[in-house]
Amino acid sequence: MSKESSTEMADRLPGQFALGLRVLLVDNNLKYLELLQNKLQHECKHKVTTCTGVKEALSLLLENKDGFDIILTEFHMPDMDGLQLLDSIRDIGDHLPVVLFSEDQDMAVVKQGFEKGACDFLVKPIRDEDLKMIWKYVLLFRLKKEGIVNNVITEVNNQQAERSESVHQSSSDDTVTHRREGSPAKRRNWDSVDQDDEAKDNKDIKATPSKKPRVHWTSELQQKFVEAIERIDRRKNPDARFRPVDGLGEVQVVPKDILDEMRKMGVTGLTRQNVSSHLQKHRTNKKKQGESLELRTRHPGLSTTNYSSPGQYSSPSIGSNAAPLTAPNHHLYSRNFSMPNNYFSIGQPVGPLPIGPMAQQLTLPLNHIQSPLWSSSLHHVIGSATPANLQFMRPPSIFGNQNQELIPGPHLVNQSTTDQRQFIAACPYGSESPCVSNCPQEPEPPNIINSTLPIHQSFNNYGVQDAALQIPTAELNVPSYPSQHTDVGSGTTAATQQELTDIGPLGFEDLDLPWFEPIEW
DNA sequence: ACAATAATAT
DNA sequence: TATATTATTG
Repeated sequence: MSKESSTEMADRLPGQFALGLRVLLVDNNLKYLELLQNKLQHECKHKVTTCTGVKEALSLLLENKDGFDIILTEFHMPDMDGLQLLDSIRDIGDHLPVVLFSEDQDMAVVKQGFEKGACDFLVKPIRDEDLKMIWKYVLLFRLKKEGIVNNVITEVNNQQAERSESVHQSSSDDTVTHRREGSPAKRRNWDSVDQDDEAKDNKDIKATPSKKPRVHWTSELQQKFVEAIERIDRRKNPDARFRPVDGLGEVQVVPKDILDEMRKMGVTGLTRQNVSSHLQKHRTNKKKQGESLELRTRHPGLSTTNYSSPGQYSSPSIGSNAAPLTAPNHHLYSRNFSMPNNYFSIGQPVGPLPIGPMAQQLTLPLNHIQSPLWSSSLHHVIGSATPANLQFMRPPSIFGNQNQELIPGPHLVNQSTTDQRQFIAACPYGSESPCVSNCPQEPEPPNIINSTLPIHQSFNNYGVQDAALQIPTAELNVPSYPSQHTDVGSGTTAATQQELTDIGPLGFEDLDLPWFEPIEW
Protein backbone atom coordinates (compact mmCIF):
# COMPACT_ATOMS: atom_id res chain seq x y z
CA MET A 1 0.00 0.00 0.00
CA SER A 2 2.64 2.45 0.92
CA LYS A 3 4.28 1.61 -2.29
CA GLU A 4 1.29 2.56 -4.29
CA SER A 5 0.69 5.80 -2.60
CA SER A 6 4.28 6.68 -2.89
CA THR A 7 4.23 6.03 -6.55
CA GLU A 8 1.26 8.20 -6.97
CA MET A 9 2.92 10.95 -5.11
CA ALA A 10 5.91 10.62 -7.33
CA ASP A 11 3.79 11.01 -10.37
CA ARG A 12 2.40 14.16 -9.12
CA LEU A 13 5.54 15.77 -7.93
CA PRO A 14 8.33 17.36 -9.81
CA GLY A 15 10.84 14.72 -10.74
CA GLN A 16 13.74 16.96 -9.99
CA PHE A 17 12.85 17.29 -6.43
CA ALA A 18 15.09 14.69 -5.01
CA LEU A 19 18.18 15.61 -6.96
CA GLY A 20 20.86 16.82 -4.67
CA LEU A 21 18.80 16.32 -1.58
CA ARG A 22 21.13 16.81 1.32
CA VAL A 23 20.89 13.87 3.63
CA LEU A 24 22.54 13.54 6.97
CA LEU A 25 22.92 9.85 7.52
CA VAL A 26 23.71 8.53 10.95
CA ASP A 27 24.54 4.99 11.93
CA ASN A 28 27.28 3.43 13.96
CA ASN A 29 27.16 0.30 11.91
CA LEU A 30 29.70 1.16 9.29
CA LYS A 31 28.65 -1.47 6.86
CA TYR A 32 25.10 -0.45 6.84
CA LEU A 33 26.03 3.15 6.79
CA GLU A 34 28.00 2.60 3.68
CA LEU A 35 25.28 0.59 2.09
CA LEU A 36 22.74 3.27 2.61
CA GLN A 37 25.10 5.95 1.55
CA ASN A 38 25.76 4.23 -1.71
CA LYS A 39 22.18 3.77 -2.51
CA LEU A 40 21.28 7.28 -1.60
CA GLN A 41 24.08 8.72 -3.60
CA HIS A 42 24.00 6.60 -6.66
CA GLU A 43 20.47 5.61 -7.04
CA CYS A 44 18.80 8.58 -5.52
CA LYS A 45 21.31 11.21 -6.45
CA HIS A 46 21.27 12.65 -3.05
CA LYS A 47 24.13 14.40 -1.38
CA VAL A 48 24.93 12.35 1.62
CA THR A 49 26.88 13.26 4.69
CA THR A 50 27.57 10.42 7.01
CA CYS A 51 28.53 10.16 10.58
CA THR A 52 28.64 7.46 13.15
CA GLY A 53 27.36 9.13 16.23
CA VAL A 54 24.53 11.30 17.27
CA LYS A 55 26.76 13.82 18.91
CA GLU A 56 28.76 14.13 15.79
CA ALA A 57 25.62 14.61 13.86
CA LEU A 58 24.47 17.33 16.16
CA SER A 59 27.70 19.19 15.88
CA LEU A 60 27.48 18.97 12.14
CA LEU A 61 24.06 20.41 12.36
CA LEU A 62 25.14 23.20 14.62
CA GLU A 63 27.99 24.04 12.35
CA ASN A 64 25.88 24.22 9.35
CA LYS A 65 22.36 24.83 10.30
CA ASP A 66 21.04 24.91 6.83
CA GLY A 67 23.29 22.30 5.42
CA PHE A 68 20.80 19.47 5.32
CA ASP A 69 17.37 18.69 4.14
CA ILE A 70 16.71 15.57 6.09
CA ILE A 71 18.20 13.39 8.76
CA LEU A 72 18.14 9.68 8.49
CA THR A 73 19.31 8.04 11.63
CA GLU A 74 19.57 4.76 13.41
CA PHE A 75 17.49 4.84 16.51
CA HIS A 76 19.75 2.91 18.83
CA MET A 77 23.01 4.60 19.03
CA PRO A 78 25.63 4.17 21.67
CA ASP A 79 25.98 7.78 22.55
CA MET A 80 22.41 8.88 22.37
CA ASP A 81 19.22 7.41 21.19
CA GLY A 82 16.87 8.66 18.59
CA LEU A 83 14.60 10.28 21.08
CA GLN A 84 17.32 12.40 22.49
CA LEU A 85 18.39 13.27 19.03
CA LEU A 86 14.92 14.44 18.23
CA ASP A 87 14.88 16.54 21.33
CA SER A 88 18.18 18.11 20.55
CA ILE A 89 17.17 18.84 17.04
CA ARG A 90 14.13 20.58 18.25
CA ASP A 91 16.38 22.70 20.37
CA ILE A 92 18.43 23.62 17.41
CA GLY A 93 15.45 24.74 15.51
CA ASP A 94 13.17 21.96 14.57
CA HIS A 95 13.52 22.71 10.99
CA LEU A 96 14.44 19.29 9.74
CA PRO A 97 12.49 16.18 9.11
CA VAL A 98 13.94 13.20 10.87
CA VAL A 99 13.47 9.65 9.81
CA LEU A 100 14.42 6.96 12.23
CA PHE A 101 15.36 3.45 11.41
CA SER A 102 16.23 0.50 13.48
CA GLU A 103 16.55 -3.20 13.61
CA ASP A 104 13.77 -3.93 15.95
CA GLN A 105 10.31 -2.66 15.80
CA ASP A 106 9.35 -2.33 19.36
CA MET A 107 6.12 -0.55 19.07
CA ALA A 108 6.60 1.41 22.22
CA VAL A 109 9.77 2.79 20.78
CA VAL A 110 8.26 3.50 17.45
CA LYS A 111 5.43 5.29 19.05
CA GLN A 112 7.71 7.40 21.12
CA GLY A 113 9.61 8.27 18.05
CA PHE A 114 6.53 9.57 16.38
CA GLU A 115 5.53 11.46 19.41
CA LYS A 116 8.81 13.22 19.43
CA GLY A 117 8.25 14.26 15.92
CA ALA A 118 9.89 11.67 13.77
CA CYS A 119 8.52 11.56 10.30
CA ASP A 120 8.78 7.88 9.95
CA PHE A 121 10.29 4.84 11.47
CA LEU A 122 11.80 2.43 9.05
CA VAL A 123 12.73 -1.08 9.96
CA LYS A 124 15.99 -2.55 8.86
CA PRO A 125 16.67 -3.68 6.33
CA ILE A 126 15.20 -0.66 4.75
CA ARG A 127 13.45 -1.50 1.58
CA ASP A 128 14.71 0.23 -1.48
CA GLU A 129 11.41 1.72 -2.32
CA ASP A 130 11.23 3.27 1.07
CA LEU A 131 14.69 4.60 0.87
CA LYS A 132 14.02 6.16 -2.46
CA MET A 133 11.06 7.92 -1.11
CA ILE A 134 12.60 9.75 1.76
CA TRP A 135 12.33 12.98 -0.15
CA LYS A 136 8.66 12.94 0.46
CA TYR A 137 9.25 13.78 4.06
CA VAL A 138 11.19 16.79 3.08
CA LEU A 139 8.43 17.90 0.88
CA LEU A 140 5.75 17.24 3.40
CA PHE A 141 7.74 18.88 6.09
CA ARG A 142 8.11 22.01 4.10
CA LEU A 143 4.60 22.06 2.91
CA LYS A 144 3.49 21.62 6.39
CA LYS A 145 5.47 24.57 7.48
CA GLU A 146 3.78 26.57 4.89
CA GLY A 147 0.46 25.33 5.99
CA ILE A 148 -0.34 23.69 2.72
CA VAL A 149 0.22 20.24 3.82
CA ASN A 150 -3.18 19.48 5.01
CA ASN A 151 -4.36 19.21 1.50
CA VAL A 152 -1.59 16.95 0.52
CA ILE A 153 -2.03 14.74 3.46
CA THR A 154 -5.71 14.70 3.06
CA GLU A 155 -5.41 13.70 -0.50
CA VAL A 156 -3.05 10.94 0.26
CA ASN A 157 -5.24 9.70 3.00
CA ASN A 158 -8.29 9.83 0.91
CA GLN A 159 -6.72 7.73 -1.68
CA GLN A 160 -5.66 5.30 0.91
CA ALA A 161 -9.07 5.27 2.47
CA GLU A 162 -10.76 4.75 -0.83
CA ARG A 163 -8.47 2.01 -1.71
CA SER A 164 -8.89 0.20 1.50
CA GLU A 165 -12.59 0.64 1.37
CA SER A 166 -12.89 -0.87 -2.01
CA VAL A 167 -10.65 -3.74 -1.09
CA HIS A 168 -12.08 -4.99 2.08
CA GLN A 169 -15.35 -3.43 2.82
CA SER A 170 -14.65 -0.66 5.18
CA SER A 171 -12.55 -2.48 7.61
CA SER A 172 -14.00 -0.03 10.02
CA ASP A 173 -10.81 0.32 11.81
CA ASP A 174 -11.09 0.59 15.48
CA THR A 175 -8.39 3.09 15.71
CA VAL A 176 -8.22 3.99 19.29
CA THR A 177 -10.53 6.87 19.28
CA HIS A 178 -8.19 9.74 19.29
CA ARG A 179 -9.96 12.47 21.03
CA ARG A 180 -8.95 15.53 19.21
CA GLU A 181 -6.12 16.72 21.24
CA GLY A 182 -5.53 20.33 21.40
CA SER A 183 -1.97 20.52 20.32
CA PRO A 184 -1.99 21.25 16.68
CA ALA A 185 1.68 21.81 16.85
CA LYS A 186 2.30 18.20 17.47
CA ARG A 187 3.57 16.54 14.43
CA ARG A 188 2.11 13.30 13.33
CA ASN A 189 3.25 10.43 11.32
CA TRP A 190 2.32 11.35 7.86
CA ASP A 191 2.27 8.20 6.02
CA SER A 192 1.25 5.11 7.70
CA VAL A 193 4.19 3.36 9.12
CA ASP A 194 5.74 2.25 6.05
CA GLN A 195 7.19 -0.96 7.01
CA ASP A 196 5.69 -4.13 6.32
CA ASP A 197 2.15 -4.89 6.36
CA GLU A 198 2.54 -6.83 9.48
CA ALA A 199 2.94 -3.57 11.20
CA LYS A 200 -0.69 -2.99 10.72
CA ASP A 201 -1.71 -4.74 13.83
CA ASN A 202 -0.27 -1.85 15.58
CA LYS A 203 -3.08 0.45 16.39
CA ASP A 204 -1.11 3.29 17.73
CA ILE A 205 0.59 4.35 14.65
CA LYS A 206 -1.81 4.26 11.89
CA ALA A 207 -2.42 6.50 9.05
CA THR A 208 -2.76 10.13 9.77
CA PRO A 209 -6.06 10.97 11.30
CA SER A 210 -6.34 14.11 9.35
CA LYS A 211 -9.62 15.60 8.44
CA LYS A 212 -11.52 14.62 5.41
CA PRO A 213 -12.44 17.22 2.95
CA ARG A 214 -16.05 18.11 2.90
CA VAL A 215 -18.17 16.88 0.16
CA HIS A 216 -20.09 19.60 -1.42
CA TRP A 217 -23.42 18.32 -2.48
CA THR A 218 -24.08 20.25 -5.56
CA SER A 219 -27.49 20.22 -7.03
CA GLU A 220 -26.36 17.78 -9.66
CA LEU A 221 -25.07 15.47 -7.02
CA GLN A 222 -28.20 15.86 -5.05
CA GLN A 223 -30.22 15.15 -8.11
CA LYS A 224 -28.36 11.97 -8.81
CA PHE A 225 -28.64 11.04 -5.22
CA VAL A 226 -32.39 11.33 -5.30
CA GLU A 227 -32.55 9.59 -8.60
CA ALA A 228 -30.53 6.74 -7.21
CA ILE A 229 -32.79 6.42 -4.26
CA GLU A 230 -35.83 6.39 -6.42
CA ARG A 231 -34.48 3.70 -8.63
CA ILE A 232 -33.53 1.49 -5.78
CA ASP A 233 -36.74 2.22 -4.07
CA ARG A 234 -38.73 1.13 -7.07
CA ARG A 235 -36.63 -1.94 -7.39
CA LYS A 236 -36.95 -2.86 -3.77
CA ASN A 237 -40.49 -1.78 -3.20
CA PRO A 238 -42.39 -2.75 -6.27
CA ASP A 239 -45.62 -2.13 -4.50
CA ALA A 240 -46.27 1.55 -4.58
CA ARG A 241 -48.04 1.40 -1.30
CA PHE A 242 -44.76 0.84 0.38
CA ARG A 243 -43.09 3.70 -1.27
CA PRO A 244 -44.29 6.68 0.59
CA VAL A 245 -41.18 8.76 0.72
CA ASP A 246 -37.77 8.46 -0.72
CA GLY A 247 -35.87 5.78 0.94
CA LEU A 248 -38.45 5.36 3.58
CA GLY A 249 -40.41 2.65 1.96
CA GLU A 250 -41.16 -0.72 3.40
CA VAL A 251 -37.71 -1.82 2.49
CA GLN A 252 -35.33 0.96 3.17
CA VAL A 253 -32.79 2.13 0.79
CA VAL A 254 -29.39 1.89 2.32
CA PRO A 255 -26.24 3.90 1.80
CA LYS A 256 -24.32 1.16 0.17
CA ASP A 257 -26.90 0.65 -2.52
CA ILE A 258 -27.17 4.32 -3.12
CA LEU A 259 -23.48 4.57 -3.51
CA ASP A 260 -23.43 1.72 -5.97
CA GLU A 261 -26.24 3.18 -7.92
CA MET A 262 -24.63 6.57 -8.00
CA ARG A 263 -21.43 5.09 -9.24
CA LYS A 264 -23.34 3.46 -12.02
CA MET A 265 -24.60 6.90 -12.79
CA GLY A 266 -21.09 8.07 -13.16
CA VAL A 267 -20.49 9.65 -9.83
CA THR A 268 -17.04 9.22 -8.42
CA GLY A 269 -15.24 10.27 -5.35
CA LEU A 270 -17.92 9.56 -2.85
CA THR A 271 -17.53 7.21 0.03
CA ARG A 272 -20.22 5.24 1.65
CA GLN A 273 -20.01 7.40 4.68
CA ASN A 274 -20.53 10.49 2.65
CA VAL A 275 -23.65 8.99 1.30
CA SER A 276 -24.72 7.83 4.67
CA SER A 277 -24.34 11.24 6.13
CA HIS A 278 -26.23 12.79 3.33
CA LEU A 279 -28.94 10.23 3.55
CA GLN A 280 -29.42 11.08 7.15
CA LYS A 281 -30.01 14.66 6.30
CA HIS A 282 -32.19 13.71 3.43
CA ARG A 283 -34.43 11.61 5.58
CA THR A 284 -34.72 14.22 8.22
CA ASN A 285 -35.80 16.69 5.66
CA LYS A 286 -38.30 14.33 4.19
CA LYS A 287 -39.75 13.63 7.52
CA LYS A 288 -40.12 17.23 8.41
CA GLN A 289 -41.63 17.96 5.10
CA GLY A 290 -44.07 15.17 5.54
CA GLU A 291 -45.07 16.37 8.93
CA SER A 292 -45.72 19.89 7.92
CA LEU A 293 -47.60 18.70 4.93
CA GLU A 294 -49.83 16.63 7.03
CA LEU A 295 -50.44 19.48 9.33
CA ARG A 296 -51.40 21.73 6.55
CA THR A 297 -53.80 19.27 5.20
CA ARG A 298 -55.55 19.13 8.42
CA HIS A 299 -55.43 22.83 8.97
CA PRO A 300 -55.48 24.53 5.66
CA GLY A 301 -55.24 27.86 7.34
CA LEU A 302 -51.71 27.11 8.24
CA SER A 303 -49.31 27.51 5.49
CA THR A 304 -45.80 26.57 6.10
CA THR A 305 -44.55 29.93 5.27
CA ASN A 306 -46.78 31.51 7.73
CA TYR A 307 -44.98 30.73 10.82
CA SER A 308 -42.11 31.99 12.59
CA SER A 309 -41.12 31.45 16.06
CA PRO A 310 -41.14 34.24 18.46
CA GLY A 311 -38.20 35.60 20.16
CA GLN A 312 -34.63 35.34 19.20
CA TYR A 313 -34.27 32.24 21.15
CA SER A 314 -36.81 30.40 19.29
CA SER A 315 -35.60 27.72 17.26
CA PRO A 316 -35.67 26.60 13.72
CA SER A 317 -37.74 28.98 11.86
CA ILE A 318 -41.10 27.62 12.06
CA GLY A 319 -41.42 28.75 8.57
CA SER A 320 -39.81 27.67 5.39
CA ASN A 321 -38.07 24.44 5.78
CA ALA A 322 -38.58 23.60 9.34
CA ALA A 323 -41.47 21.82 10.75
CA PRO A 324 -43.95 24.13 12.26
CA LEU A 325 -46.05 23.15 15.11
CA THR A 326 -44.93 19.66 15.34
CA ALA A 327 -43.26 19.08 18.52
CA PRO A 328 -40.06 17.27 18.21
CA ASN A 329 -40.14 13.98 19.86
CA HIS A 330 -39.57 14.37 23.43
CA HIS A 331 -36.03 13.89 24.27
CA LEU A 332 -35.09 11.93 27.19
CA TYR A 333 -32.13 13.19 28.94
CA SER A 334 -30.38 10.69 30.97
CA ARG A 335 -31.81 9.79 34.24
CA ASN A 336 -35.36 10.37 33.52
CA PHE A 337 -34.99 13.97 33.09
CA SER A 338 -37.01 15.06 30.23
CA MET A 339 -36.66 18.37 28.68
CA PRO A 340 -39.23 19.95 26.58
CA ASN A 341 -37.84 20.79 23.31
CA ASN A 342 -39.90 23.34 21.70
CA TYR A 343 -40.15 25.27 18.63
CA PHE A 344 -41.82 27.95 20.57
CA SER A 345 -41.01 30.14 23.36
CA ILE A 346 -42.64 28.90 26.35
CA GLY A 347 -43.94 30.78 29.22
CA GLN A 348 -42.21 34.02 29.66
CA PRO A 349 -40.17 34.46 26.61
CA VAL A 350 -36.77 35.77 27.28
CA GLY A 351 -34.99 38.21 25.16
CA PRO A 352 -36.40 40.40 22.47
CA LEU A 353 -40.01 39.65 22.32
CA PRO A 354 -42.07 39.35 19.30
CA ILE A 355 -44.66 41.95 19.38
CA GLY A 356 -48.26 41.76 18.57
CA PRO A 357 -50.43 38.76 18.90
CA MET A 358 -47.63 36.44 18.22
CA ALA A 359 -46.38 36.63 21.71
CA GLN A 360 -49.67 35.99 23.22
CA GLN A 361 -50.97 33.49 20.84
CA LEU A 362 -48.05 31.31 20.47
CA THR A 363 -48.33 30.55 24.05
CA LEU A 364 -48.32 26.90 24.44
CA PRO A 365 -50.14 24.67 26.77
CA LEU A 366 -47.12 24.52 28.88
CA ASN A 367 -48.13 27.81 30.18
CA HIS A 368 -50.98 26.24 31.88
CA ILE A 369 -49.21 23.54 33.58
CA GLN A 370 -49.06 24.08 37.21
CA SER A 371 -46.49 21.54 37.91
CA PRO A 372 -43.94 23.07 40.17
CA LEU A 373 -41.34 22.03 37.78
CA TRP A 374 -42.77 23.40 34.67
CA SER A 375 -45.15 26.07 35.63
CA SER A 376 -45.02 28.78 33.10
CA SER A 377 -43.40 31.52 34.97
CA LEU A 378 -40.63 29.23 35.90
CA HIS A 379 -39.42 28.53 32.51
CA HIS A 380 -37.14 30.40 30.47
CA VAL A 381 -35.58 29.85 27.22
CA ILE A 382 -31.89 29.58 27.26
CA GLY A 383 -30.97 29.57 23.72
CA SER A 384 -29.95 27.06 21.23
CA ALA A 385 -26.86 25.06 21.30
CA THR A 386 -25.29 21.90 20.34
CA PRO A 387 -24.86 19.64 23.26
CA ALA A 388 -21.23 20.41 23.47
CA ASN A 389 -21.90 24.03 23.88
CA LEU A 390 -24.82 23.61 26.06
CA GLN A 391 -24.98 25.87 28.93
CA PHE A 392 -27.58 26.06 31.49
CA MET A 393 -28.63 29.28 32.80
CA ARG A 394 -29.43 29.62 36.33
CA PRO A 395 -33.15 29.78 36.65
CA PRO A 396 -34.64 33.15 37.24
CA SER A 397 -34.25 33.89 40.79
CA ILE A 398 -37.26 34.20 42.94
CA PHE A 399 -35.29 36.76 44.78
CA GLY A 400 -35.40 39.04 41.94
CA ASN A 401 -31.95 38.77 40.62
CA GLN A 402 -32.40 38.33 36.97
CA ASN A 403 -28.79 38.35 36.17
CA GLN A 404 -28.58 34.81 35.28
CA GLU A 405 -25.23 33.40 35.34
CA LEU A 406 -24.30 30.67 33.07
CA ILE A 407 -23.72 27.30 34.44
CA PRO A 408 -21.60 25.77 31.84
CA GLY A 409 -22.36 22.22 31.39
CA PRO A 410 -19.93 19.57 30.91
CA HIS A 411 -22.75 17.43 29.94
CA LEU A 412 -22.47 14.05 31.39
CA VAL A 413 -25.91 13.48 30.25
CA ASN A 414 -26.63 11.80 27.11
CA GLN A 415 -28.53 14.45 25.38
CA SER A 416 -30.36 13.21 22.55
CA THR A 417 -30.53 16.10 20.30
CA THR A 418 -29.95 15.73 16.69
CA ASP A 419 -29.90 19.31 15.87
CA GLN A 420 -29.46 22.49 17.61
CA ARG A 421 -32.54 23.41 19.40
CA GLN A 422 -33.51 25.70 22.02
CA PHE A 423 -33.30 24.54 25.48
CA ILE A 424 -35.49 25.49 28.22
CA ALA A 425 -34.54 25.53 31.76
CA ALA A 426 -36.89 25.00 34.53
CA CYS A 427 -36.79 26.76 37.74
CA PRO A 428 -36.72 24.09 40.31
CA TYR A 429 -38.22 26.13 42.99
CA GLY A 430 -41.75 27.21 42.63
CA SER A 431 -43.38 29.85 44.64
CA GLU A 432 -44.47 27.14 46.95
CA SER A 433 -40.97 26.25 47.58
CA PRO A 434 -40.02 26.35 51.19
CA CYS A 435 -37.03 28.26 50.09
CA VAL A 436 -39.06 31.35 49.74
CA SER A 437 -39.67 31.68 53.39
CA ASN A 438 -36.82 29.71 54.77
CA CYS A 439 -33.85 30.64 52.80
CA PRO A 440 -32.34 33.95 53.44
CA GLN A 441 -30.14 33.55 50.50
CA GLU A 442 -30.74 32.39 47.11
CA PRO A 443 -30.22 28.71 47.22
CA GLU A 444 -28.09 26.95 44.78
CA PRO A 445 -30.25 25.27 42.26
CA PRO A 446 -29.57 21.67 41.71
CA ASN A 447 -27.23 21.00 38.96
CA ILE A 448 -29.35 18.87 36.85
CA ILE A 449 -26.63 18.26 34.45
CA ASN A 450 -23.97 16.90 36.63
CA SER A 451 -25.93 15.57 39.44
CA THR A 452 -25.34 12.01 40.24
CA LEU A 453 -28.61 11.88 42.06
CA PRO A 454 -31.71 10.88 40.31
CA ILE A 455 -33.03 14.07 39.01
CA HIS A 456 -36.17 14.07 41.01
CA GLN A 457 -34.12 13.77 44.10
CA SER A 458 -32.14 16.79 43.23
CA PHE A 459 -35.30 18.69 43.02
CA ASN A 460 -36.74 17.14 46.06
CA ASN A 461 -33.76 18.14 48.02
CA TYR A 462 -34.47 21.47 46.78
CA GLY A 463 -37.90 21.70 48.09
CA VAL A 464 -39.79 20.69 45.07
CA GLN A 465 -42.13 18.05 46.14
CA ASP A 466 -43.43 16.66 43.01
CA ALA A 467 -41.40 16.87 39.96
CA ALA A 468 -43.55 14.73 37.86
CA LEU A 469 -44.72 16.32 34.73
CA GLN A 470 -48.20 16.43 33.64
CA ILE A 471 -49.53 16.23 30.23
CA PRO A 472 -51.10 19.47 29.39
CA THR A 473 -54.65 19.58 28.33
CA ALA A 474 -55.21 23.19 27.69
CA GLU A 475 -56.06 24.62 24.37
CA LEU A 476 -53.57 25.95 22.03
CA ASN A 477 -54.07 29.01 20.03
CA VAL A 478 -52.32 28.76 16.81
CA PRO A 479 -51.92 31.94 14.91
CA SER A 480 -51.19 32.30 11.34
CA TYR A 481 -48.98 34.84 9.82
CA PRO A 482 -49.56 36.46 6.52
CA SER A 483 -47.66 34.75 3.82
CA GLN A 484 -45.38 37.66 3.26
CA HIS A 485 -44.39 37.64 6.80
CA THR A 486 -40.78 38.29 7.21
CA ASP A 487 -39.76 39.08 10.64
CA VAL A 488 -41.66 38.48 13.73
CA GLY A 489 -40.01 41.19 15.59
CA SER A 490 -40.86 43.83 13.11
CA GLY A 491 -44.41 44.38 13.96
CA THR A 492 -47.81 43.20 13.12
CA THR A 493 -50.15 44.86 10.78
CA ALA A 494 -53.82 45.15 11.14
CA ALA A 495 -54.21 42.70 8.33
CA THR A 496 -52.15 40.27 10.25
CA GLN A 497 -54.29 40.67 13.22
CA GLN A 498 -57.28 39.98 11.14
CA GLU A 499 -55.79 36.86 9.73
CA LEU A 500 -54.88 35.71 13.09
CA THR A 501 -58.35 36.10 14.34
CA ASP A 502 -59.71 34.37 11.33
CA ILE A 503 -57.83 31.27 11.95
CA GLY A 504 -59.17 30.89 15.38
CA PRO A 505 -57.98 28.52 17.97
CA LEU A 506 -57.11 25.01 17.25
CA GLY A 507 -57.70 22.28 19.65
CA PHE A 508 -54.59 21.03 21.16
CA GLU A 509 -55.55 17.51 20.41
CA ASP A 510 -55.77 18.43 16.77
CA LEU A 511 -52.16 18.97 16.75
CA ASP A 512 -51.32 15.68 18.18
CA LEU A 513 -48.30 16.97 19.89
CA PRO A 514 -46.55 14.73 22.26
CA TRP A 515 -45.09 17.50 24.22
CA PHE A 516 -44.19 15.45 27.10
CA GLU A 517 -44.29 12.01 28.18
CA PRO A 518 -44.89 11.38 31.78
CA ILE A 519 -41.75 10.66 33.51
CA GLU A 520 -41.13 7.49 35.29
CA TRP A 521 -38.79 7.84 38.09
C1' DA B 1 -24.67 34.32 17.23
C1' DC B 2 -27.05 31.10 14.67
C1' DA B 3 -28.35 27.65 11.73
C1' DA B 4 -27.18 24.36 8.14
C1' DT B 5 -24.66 20.67 6.82
C1' DA B 6 -21.19 17.31 6.81
C1' DA B 7 -17.99 14.44 9.48
C1' DT B 8 -17.42 11.32 13.07
C1' DA B 9 -18.64 8.30 16.99
C1' DT B 10 -21.52 4.84 18.92
C1' DT C 1 -26.70 0.51 9.20
C1' DA C 2 -28.90 3.88 11.84
C1' DT C 3 -28.58 7.37 14.69
C1' DA C 4 -26.43 10.52 17.95
C1' DT C 5 -23.01 13.79 18.57
C1' DT C 6 -19.65 17.04 17.15
C1' DA C 7 -17.11 20.05 13.90
C1' DT C 8 -17.08 23.18 10.30
C1' DT C 9 -18.92 26.48 7.44
C1' DG C 10 -21.86 30.15 5.61
